[in-house]
Amino acid sequence: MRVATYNVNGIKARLPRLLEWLDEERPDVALLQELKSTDETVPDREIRELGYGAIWHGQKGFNGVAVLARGGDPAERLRGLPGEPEDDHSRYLEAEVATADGPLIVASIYLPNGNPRPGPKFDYKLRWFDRLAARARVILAEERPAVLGGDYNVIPDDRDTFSVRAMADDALTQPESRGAYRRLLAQGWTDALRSRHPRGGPWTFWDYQNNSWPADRGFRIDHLLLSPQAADRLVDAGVDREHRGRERASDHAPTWIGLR
DNA sequence: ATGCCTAAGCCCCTTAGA
Repeated sequence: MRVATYNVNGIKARLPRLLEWLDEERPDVALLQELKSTDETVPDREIRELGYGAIWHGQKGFNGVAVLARGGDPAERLRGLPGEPEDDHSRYLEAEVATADGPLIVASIYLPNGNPRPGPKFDYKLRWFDRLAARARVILAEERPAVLGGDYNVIPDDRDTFSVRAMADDALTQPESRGAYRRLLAQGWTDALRSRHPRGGPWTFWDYQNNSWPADRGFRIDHLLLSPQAADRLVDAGVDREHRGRERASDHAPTWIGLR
């Protein structure tokens, strides 16, 4: 079975790309980020017609995450992360999905970008990371197959960017960001793409600017973290690169794992 | 030092992204 994460960068503008990706790649579970849409205005009819159940945690204009599951509605477990009541960003949605191989816990994650740095946006990123780590511990303690997938807005190390120098001052590569990501993994999570591609990459994001896509100047920021019970079943991981090159594509490519 | 490019809200510029 296949679990994918895809930052769509606007689900209304991206609907044709999203529908053809679901139709062509048939992921069993799809975790979406950056809907840029409220729950009420999400175009869910066409998605359901392709056989996917879905739950949404949207927001007007920006942010917004979703969990899609082929063949049935995901059962919501948590909407938003605890720990900061004044945080109104829609960045976290956790659910249990039924699969042919049994139930699976999944979370769709859109971690704050954190630029410009230093400043309140970078501070928010690090606080949000702490809140995610606290929740991840709770999930891990259940000792069940679980996948935390999404746009983490972290380039884990220098192997994961086309240019260390170009990204040196960016929030995505700072020691604080990388340290938070590393501490999360140290709880016992497996970075699935890293484990299957130990030499670095593959890229999951290419900026719209600077001729980035044609020149293949990208980096790896969309991650799928697996609990030990899920990591035992990992057989493959990759990026649907080809979808990034299509007309009016997202700046992210769908990123996926295959589980036994 | 800044814009490059894109989406969305609100009205054709601003905010946000990474």
